[in-house]
Amino acid sequence: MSSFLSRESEPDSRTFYCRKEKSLGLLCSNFLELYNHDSIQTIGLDDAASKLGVERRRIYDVVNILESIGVVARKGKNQYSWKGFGEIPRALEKLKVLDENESGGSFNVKIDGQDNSSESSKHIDTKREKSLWLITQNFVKLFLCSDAEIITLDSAAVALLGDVHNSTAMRTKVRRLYDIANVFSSMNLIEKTHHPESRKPAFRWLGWGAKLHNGSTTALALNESKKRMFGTEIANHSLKRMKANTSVHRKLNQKENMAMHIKHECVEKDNKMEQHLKQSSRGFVFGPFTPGGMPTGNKNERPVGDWESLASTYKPHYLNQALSDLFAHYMEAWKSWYAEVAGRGETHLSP
DNA sequence: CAGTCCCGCCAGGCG
DNA sequence: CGCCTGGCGGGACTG
Repeated sequence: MSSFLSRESEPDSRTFYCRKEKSLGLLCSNFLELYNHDSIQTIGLDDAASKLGVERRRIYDVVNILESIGVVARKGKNQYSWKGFGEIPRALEKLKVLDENESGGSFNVKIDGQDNSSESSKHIDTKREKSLWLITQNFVKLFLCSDAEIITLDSAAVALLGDVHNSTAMRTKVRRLYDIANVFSSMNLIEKTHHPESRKPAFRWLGWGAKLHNGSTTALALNESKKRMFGTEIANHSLKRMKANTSVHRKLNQKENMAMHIKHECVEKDNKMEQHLKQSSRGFVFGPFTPGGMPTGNKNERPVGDWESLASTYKPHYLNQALSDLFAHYMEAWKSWYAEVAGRGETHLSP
């Protein structure tokens, strides 16, 4: 449903170029469709490339991302084994636990070899550090291990990078995140949305389970528990959030970076928050925010708390700028969630 | 114009 | 040296 007007100089005469037809996401879908069978055990990269009609380079992209969530596993040169979607929950849980447990754990940023004795491992593995595989896992962790429900790629990039000042690295990181987001979107692991106010493009974690009809609702349960945390110890969560990020790349243990990260995305929101909190004591207007997806609407509804009063209750306690920003961040997540629930209630029965 | 992200160059790694 | 991998970012496409 796009314009056929590609005033592009066709390299060849009658083939219309359509960018979307070549997207990583679509490729991923095709890839999954092609190999999601019980009979499949081995995936040959060449085979995949030719069957899917793409160059091998692209297969690497897809496969690397899929590998990081357990769907496939590298078997050897040119060979991957199909693990299936059933691996996803396991892989996600593993990611979560690993991050919670210890930052010194076995597979965060560096690592690679199992040789932990010779800690002379300097920055050799900057390569590994930047691999799509790792970026993907850390991206997932961002959702699973933080309270953020909606994450912009920019903020994700900052979180995964640490060096906000390096704009080049940022751009590159964001490019990669787009790749990842594409395949995740095609798998319905995440969903593209916007921040209610800023309208900035962002992604919401859906998790595994929303897509399948056979109804495993792991992701929903997980979300549920996430929501519940809003009413409780915020400082505690901020610590957790810090940890999640520092473990993602332990080289920067400065909260300032974190703060800067959060601030980068929330600083103006923070101000808006103040306004909103003042002027809309009730009936907060979120604008035409429509969650969009989920035609099945199988989410569980739960009583909506009053985040505004919650805000006015908690806000004063956090004088620290970083925490304050964090708080704004949480409120944002809460709001979008609230908006979603509210929106669903209203548009419940629309023809 | 800002947001996306395709495409393929080219550098490591390995046999 | 040739082949497999896959980081990287220019710049074309999109809304």
